[in-house]
Amino acid sequence: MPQEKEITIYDIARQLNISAATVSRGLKDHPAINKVTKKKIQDLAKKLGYRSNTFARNLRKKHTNTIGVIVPRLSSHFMSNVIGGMENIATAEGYNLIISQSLETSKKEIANAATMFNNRVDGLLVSLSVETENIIHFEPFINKEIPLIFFDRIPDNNKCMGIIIDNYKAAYEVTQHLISQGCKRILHICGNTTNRVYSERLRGYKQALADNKIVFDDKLIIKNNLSEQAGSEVAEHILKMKKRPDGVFSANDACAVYCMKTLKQAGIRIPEDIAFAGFNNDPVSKVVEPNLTTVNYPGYEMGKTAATHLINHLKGRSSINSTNIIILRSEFIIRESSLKNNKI
Amino acid sequence: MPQEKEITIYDIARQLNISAATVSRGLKDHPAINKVTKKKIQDLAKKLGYRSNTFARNLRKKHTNTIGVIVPRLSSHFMSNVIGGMENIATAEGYNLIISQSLETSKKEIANAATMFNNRVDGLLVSLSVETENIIHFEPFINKEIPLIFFDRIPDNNKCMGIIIDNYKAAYEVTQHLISQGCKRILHICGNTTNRVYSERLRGYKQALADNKIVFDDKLIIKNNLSEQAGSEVAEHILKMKKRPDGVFSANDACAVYCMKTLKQAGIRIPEDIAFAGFNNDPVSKVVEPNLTTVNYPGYEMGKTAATHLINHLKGRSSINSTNIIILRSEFIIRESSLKNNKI
DNA sequence: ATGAAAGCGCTAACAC
DNA sequence: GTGTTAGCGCTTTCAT
Repeated sequence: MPQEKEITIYDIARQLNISAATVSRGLKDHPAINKVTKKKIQDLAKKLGYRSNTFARNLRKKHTNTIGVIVPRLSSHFMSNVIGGMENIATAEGYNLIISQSLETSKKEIANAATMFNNRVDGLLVSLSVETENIIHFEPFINKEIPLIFFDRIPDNNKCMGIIIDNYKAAYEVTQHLISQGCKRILHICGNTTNRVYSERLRGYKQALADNKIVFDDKLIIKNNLSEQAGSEVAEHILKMKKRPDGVFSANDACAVYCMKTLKQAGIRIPEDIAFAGFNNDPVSKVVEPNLTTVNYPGYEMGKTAATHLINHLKGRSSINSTNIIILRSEFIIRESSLKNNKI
Repeated sequence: MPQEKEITIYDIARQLNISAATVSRGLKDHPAINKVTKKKIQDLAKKLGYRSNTFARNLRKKHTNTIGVIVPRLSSHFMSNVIGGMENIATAEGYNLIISQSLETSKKEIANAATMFNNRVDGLLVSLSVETENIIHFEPFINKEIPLIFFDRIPDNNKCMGIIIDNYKAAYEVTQHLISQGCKRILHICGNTTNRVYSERLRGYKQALADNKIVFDDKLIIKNNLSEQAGSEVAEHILKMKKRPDGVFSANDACAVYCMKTLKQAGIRIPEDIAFAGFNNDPVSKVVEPNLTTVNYPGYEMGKTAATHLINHLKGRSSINSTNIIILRSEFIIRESSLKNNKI
């Protein structure tokens, strides 16, 4: 495709009557090269429009300066922020990101992992799909000691580094808040609990109940995919319930918001009849009326943390193997949707 | 880093007592290779865990199977969809995406373009930052005939392919609708009009006014960055106006929504006092009350279209040079925020 | 149908 | 401080 011939270090070497090795060194500020020579090399390189050939270099050095990222979906506020944080660090450190989505299926996740492996990414950052129940498709990376960091949706019991927030604690706090607002029957909408993120939130919910001597009722647990549509369906379900809940804690905001919408249309008052809390601090949480109480999920921070640790490991500045889990601070945000008392 | 030694075609060749050339051919289903040999090669390759070395291959073939993407920001609903569409096509065609954000600054955009160039992406997909006023930083690509497609935020008067929606027409339609709902003083919030996207919307707005014999009033044009905060500020401004508008057409949904929010708090009724329309069909548009009339921006389609055209060009299936602009269909969505008449 | 051999552009060990 | 040299793993032309 290239029209004009590419300039190589040999072209520069020839014109300067020096060896290619010297050019190679001069270009990368090797200490043992004469300043004058160095300057000459760099000037000519610029003049000729020289650009280093990454393949040749990688072929020699056996690494790619590329980090693979596999996420369930790009299209959430949270994930956009995660990627943003990663991109920030990666660019600054001279790494490129190769991003792919599993679209929440293990099948695509497995295929993506294989692609990343074949593309010889230097390291991999992954957030698991809901479907994923084991991580044998990442074993090639582990065997080859290609560093692998999980974030947000991390696998259970494994020796890879994981970056998460304390979902248990956050959910406990949300539930405790709802209880302190007077809720006695709190419905919890949780995602697929094979996933640690959701099982932890459920655990936090249960513990808060227990600590307040409220009997756990599994009719108040609804598992679905947390989509907008699922939210509306939960509302329909609530409307049909003999004994309705007086509070709803949804494991994400989108689902909470659509549940609220449908309930409001049916004349339910929020928070008076039913108080609401969500999770993620998605933009819609600040738009729905009343504004939704939620947990701010530090996506940007998470992305930065994951990328930083990976790159530090890659550059030998620190090792990933010593750390197991990093827990990032989340932030509980109280808004009107949960304030039955009009005070906190 | 790799622990076990990497398997190369030479290892396979040696074990099978054939030449590396045959292995290379056998691996890629070359027609002139004996079926039996081919099978033997592929079986052994699998058994040994052989993976082709992309660098060596690229070094020879002089391409990377990588497509660069530069966008202002990843974190919008629209852009997530665009990337999703690109990723879909790229993966299917065996290409990888390298993604970077300009964060709306030319400085970062220039740096990103340079990185992409040095990484020798096979092609580039870009949506310009607001700040960008010329595209000389993309000239290296043009000179080297590395295909370059702009989407959404495309430059003026250039010979590169661009993929857009008809912003003029969409804005005309929105404005016409507002007028048909009885609006006589329509305030238009537009982004930076050095950008074609926004100047086109402004043009559509003006033309609709003209066609309805409404005199254009530049006090009703507000230029800002279309952020949430800017939306609230517009509301403050409206509240202070002597002659308030009876309709607002915002160039994006986020800004419209926050403007509505602030106005509602001040007791303005929507759509009765002021009708609203936005642009993008962002998730918040379906959550705000009343639901926001808007224009659905086909992000996923746009991403797919851009990637498809680039890859077709790359694979020689069709050329980019024959096409100049592709206009995708957008969809006008009428919701309650603009229905003064309670009918369309 | 298969092999020999050259070379893609760069790096690094070793020599001077 | 600079040059020589030998690959890195693959593809491809030209032989056979």
